[in-house]
Amino acid sequence: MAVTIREVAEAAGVSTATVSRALRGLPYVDDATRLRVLAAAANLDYVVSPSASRLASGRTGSIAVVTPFIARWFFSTVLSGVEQVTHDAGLDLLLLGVGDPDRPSEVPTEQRLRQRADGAIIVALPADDPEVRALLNANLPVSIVGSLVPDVPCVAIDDAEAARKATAHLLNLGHRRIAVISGSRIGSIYTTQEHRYRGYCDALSTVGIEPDPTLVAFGQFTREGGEQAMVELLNLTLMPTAVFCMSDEMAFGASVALRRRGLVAGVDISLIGIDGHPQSEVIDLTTVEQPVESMGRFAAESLLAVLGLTPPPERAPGLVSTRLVPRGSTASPRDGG
Amino acid sequence: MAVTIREVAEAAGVSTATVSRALRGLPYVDDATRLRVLAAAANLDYVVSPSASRLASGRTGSIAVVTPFIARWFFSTVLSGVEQVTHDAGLDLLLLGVGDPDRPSEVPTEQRLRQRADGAIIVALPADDPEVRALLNANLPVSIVGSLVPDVPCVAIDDAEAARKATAHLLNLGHRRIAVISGSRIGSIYTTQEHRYRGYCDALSTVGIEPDPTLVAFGQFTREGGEQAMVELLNLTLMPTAVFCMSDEMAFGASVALRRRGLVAGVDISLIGIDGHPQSEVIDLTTVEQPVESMGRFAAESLLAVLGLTPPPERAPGLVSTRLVPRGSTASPRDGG
DNA sequence: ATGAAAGCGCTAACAC
DNA sequence: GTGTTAGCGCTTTCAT
Repeated sequence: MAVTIREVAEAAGVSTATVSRALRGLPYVDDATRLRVLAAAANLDYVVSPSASRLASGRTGSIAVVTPFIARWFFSTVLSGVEQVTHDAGLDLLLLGVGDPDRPSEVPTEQRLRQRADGAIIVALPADDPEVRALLNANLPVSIVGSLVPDVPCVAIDDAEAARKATAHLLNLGHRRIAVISGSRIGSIYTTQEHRYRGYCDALSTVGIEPDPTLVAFGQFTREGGEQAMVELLNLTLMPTAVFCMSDEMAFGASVALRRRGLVAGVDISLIGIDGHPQSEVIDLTTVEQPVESMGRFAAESLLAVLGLTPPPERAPGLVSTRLVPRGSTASPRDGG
Repeated sequence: MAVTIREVAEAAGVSTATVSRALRGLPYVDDATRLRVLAAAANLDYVVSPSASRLASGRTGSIAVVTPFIARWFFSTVLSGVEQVTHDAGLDLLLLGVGDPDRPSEVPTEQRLRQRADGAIIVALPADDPEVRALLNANLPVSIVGSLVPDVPCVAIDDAEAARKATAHLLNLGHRRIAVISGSRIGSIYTTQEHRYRGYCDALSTVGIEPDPTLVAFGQFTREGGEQAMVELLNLTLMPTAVFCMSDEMAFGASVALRRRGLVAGVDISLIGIDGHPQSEVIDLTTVEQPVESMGRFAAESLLAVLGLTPPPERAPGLVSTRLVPRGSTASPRDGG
């Protein structure tokens, strides 16, 4: 079938061991020999058989990205960042979809990964998820995007602070009746929304406002969910003057709900999101931007470092900073709040 | 290290060959034996070593997705569709980024794929791309999304027809001065935009309009590009009354340009896109919808069929249909055209 | 600096 | 139905 190392060895007049060394840039190969090997390999259009190499060495030369929702902006953007790094490092990138409630996996994630990747990047999965726990206990090097787990390389924003920023922005504009659209009910294993809710409450408390349970709606972090949640808020007898959405996508849904009601964001009701989704600029949505693609890149770099493939990245892992991007969707309340 | 097939064999009191057969569901294994093997494997938490299996069998059990822009909606959505299928089929999914002009790959795509995947899905890459040509000649089973190539399983929309639909919609509303925002210059190897330009011209010709070169702008299929292109169109001494954007993302950019100019889509200028991007509903953009996720699923299913892993999909490969979704961004011209 | 040879863990003939 | 065995194509000691 394909060209094997033996044919290259013969063509170069050396042993297979030498070919192996030469091709991988190992030391103790004469320069002249290496050149001859390289030439022979190129000549024969030889490519190392990954399975053979993996079997013999025990390393797979690939890393896996584990994520629940491939098509959503946050995830695909992280993925893109990761891909840049793995590509440059000559590693294979394995994509593992998990946790879609509609298509539960028979096989536990840890097993789906075993022997297939040297390390994994876990994107926006709660650390308390049993699958994630299992992964962390499987002594597979792991890097996490979107939440902070002790003793594991992580990259995430400070969710509470981002939420505080967003809420404070609304407060500064004079809003006092500020609703929040969260993912699912508060008190879940999804730390992201828990922290963001905390930040929201913190900000309110600085001006002496008690969080009002009727001003909390749930949008599942989807556009449709955000729309639905906004409808509920609009049906309140005492409508909020501003809404803090825990993600831009939910804010997009909220803005649709507003339009259907004939209301305009930034005029009738203020709207703010978190993400820095490219579309936020399109609808002129104020948001708290996070550097998603670099987070993916950084997670990958950290993982490579753990694997000993590269020197550790310059920045220390951990929290990356966010930036408030004020736009037209937030303004002072019409009647002074 | 890990549990091997031999340990399972010993635990079950059979040979490794029998374990191999039993675990893969091959025939000629006694039911009782199979059960014993399964139990032993489960007991020992055994997982087949993919490298060993691949090396011995010659099959990799993985398929690759080859794509230029992972983070863009169209690509990540196709990817998500593909992932659903590979996941269900128990195949590994390899992600190969290619053709990013900023990070040219040293290694040709065909080599990056060799021995690593049993088949590949090529997304929105021009068939005339040398890399793609090489892939097609490498007798690696391939399935293509986004363009039609003879003798290869493909799934795509009829680009010319979609463009015709979009343009006809504008014509029906009474527009006569209709601009188009294309990707790059007409006459490239990107068949998608060529076909869409054709459809645009066809539609115009039905009402006796000659395409006007000054009404063609280029947006590189990005939001920023669309914005820039729209700015150029707005600077024309004789502005168009409607603009057909070859993608929703470019239409998003165009809508930003409009807003900055104080113009409103659907009032001052009509705007139509192609894609059915989820955000099109958010900004109330008329569009021609294509079933992107199912296209991904379908491409994957076709590929599995070619690989003999599944019976061929029911629908025949080829063109899938599009649907005009009229929304607020298109309306009759203010002054009857 | 290079070669010989022993696996790595599985699959696939083939024999029984 | 099941076992034996010879590889698959590399990497990696260990010699030299």
